[in-house]
Amino acid sequence: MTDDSWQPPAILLTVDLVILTLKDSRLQILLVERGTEPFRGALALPGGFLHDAQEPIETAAKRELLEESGLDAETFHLEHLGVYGTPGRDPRGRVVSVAHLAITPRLPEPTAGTDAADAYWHPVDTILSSDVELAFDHHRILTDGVERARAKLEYSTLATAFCGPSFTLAELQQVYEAVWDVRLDPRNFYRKVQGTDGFVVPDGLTRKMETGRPARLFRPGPGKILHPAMIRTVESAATQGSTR
Amino acid sequence: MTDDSWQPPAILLTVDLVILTLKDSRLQILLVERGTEPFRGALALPGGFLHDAQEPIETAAKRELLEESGLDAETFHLEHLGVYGTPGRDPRGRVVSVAHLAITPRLPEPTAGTDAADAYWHPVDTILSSDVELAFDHHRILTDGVERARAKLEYSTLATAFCGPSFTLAELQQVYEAVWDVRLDPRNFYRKVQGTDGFVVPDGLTRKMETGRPARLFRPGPGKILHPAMIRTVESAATQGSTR
DNA sequence: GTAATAGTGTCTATGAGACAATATCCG
DNA sequence: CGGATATTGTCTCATAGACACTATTAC
Repeated sequence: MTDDSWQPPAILLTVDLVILTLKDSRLQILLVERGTEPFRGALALPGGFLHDAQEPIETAAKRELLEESGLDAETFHLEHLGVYGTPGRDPRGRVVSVAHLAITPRLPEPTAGTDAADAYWHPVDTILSSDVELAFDHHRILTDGVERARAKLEYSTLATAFCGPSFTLAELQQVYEAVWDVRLDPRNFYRKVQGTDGFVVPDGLTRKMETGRPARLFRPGPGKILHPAMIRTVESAATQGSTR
Repeated sequence: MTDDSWQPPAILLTVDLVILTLKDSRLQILLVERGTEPFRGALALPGGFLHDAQEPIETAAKRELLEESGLDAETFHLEHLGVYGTPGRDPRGRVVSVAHLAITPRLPEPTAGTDAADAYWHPVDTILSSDVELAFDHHRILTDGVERARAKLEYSTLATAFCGPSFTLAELQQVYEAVWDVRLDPRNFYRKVQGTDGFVVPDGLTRKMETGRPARLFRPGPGKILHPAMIRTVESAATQGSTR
């Protein structure tokens, strides 16, 4: 079927990162402005080629995360998102991108003094609903990443990755509300989270609020899977809001 | 940071397939015996290199599926599973594999007269519990694929992909029982499936059984997401069986 | 005290699971 | 009719969601 002279084609491999965080109670994504062709000047996901043929893919992803956002590798959730290799997606040739999803707690402030000084947070809904063109097929990758994050909030403890090492349940609730764009009842949310094995563990401390009773602080629990799962109501926040 | 002479490294890309089906009421996987080095003689997932630099990845996956199993592309569920690119996983150099998960209905009989005449179905539990060494990191890919299938039965209509174009609910139940290794109550299963929007639609016909009342036939419904989801009890079938 | 937010209790509707009962085929 | 399997009905328990209520801070 294949003659002896045939050789497998060589491919260029990139990693791209969908880096999400919660900022101003909104889901936001880190985007960089491209300084080189192709798509010079356009917004793009952080990412780049493997350094060399020996570099593991996950290492490249962590490296890009650090370079482009100045974020320390250990404080992050990082997972494989998908592969985007449609011929023609990159004018430089056959470039296959391994996309990753990263979730980070809210950070001091973006990215001054790093390699990519042009990296900034953008509200996800703004990017997705506006006419802003992202480079390559990054719009699609972003959409997939956000959908992955939404889905994983249901059945995993991913939400805690949006929070710092210690957080109140109200803060955790804000993660769900921002990512899903819904409003939740704080009282039911409280009982639900507490009643789910391994989701969060109290660390004994409390945090003073500007006003009102201080809230207990929690740390991420040992569990990774929520059992039972959080239920994502199909109804949107806009609908719920207008009904009130 | 990067000097002008730097060039991104070239990579070799393969696709590998975890092809699952239901045979003899057991979850089975299609494996081939490798005819060439490396790992000559070992069992491996069907797969291979991209044909050329222009071939889309999904096309390559469908091509391998057809070549190695003789299966027509349209009757299948095929989805991206993951990327396996650890340096050293392939002695031929830096080879990155894009793994896919394929689900097929039970087939006439495997693969006589095709390219890979050495492809056969193997029970998944046998492969996973035995000392059989699969080539490369295919054991890991298989594990991930099975876990993906198990998870997706919960919240998607993937189970129908194991069935033919028309099936009884008892057959659909067997899919869950085999993949999850549990026993389900046919009566509760019946109501559950019927009550879940878009899962199955009756096609009006019935199938005669060897004995007993004929069963209504159903086709896959328009829905892809189960709402509410099927619940996978943590308890194993062995435990349940001994309790009876 | 009031205001504000954290956390608890209680009721109701819905769905899962156990399992009795009925329906429809074969012989 | 009896035997087997499909399909329906009913009951009980667990959990989601609505929402009244109590607790603890700042002022």
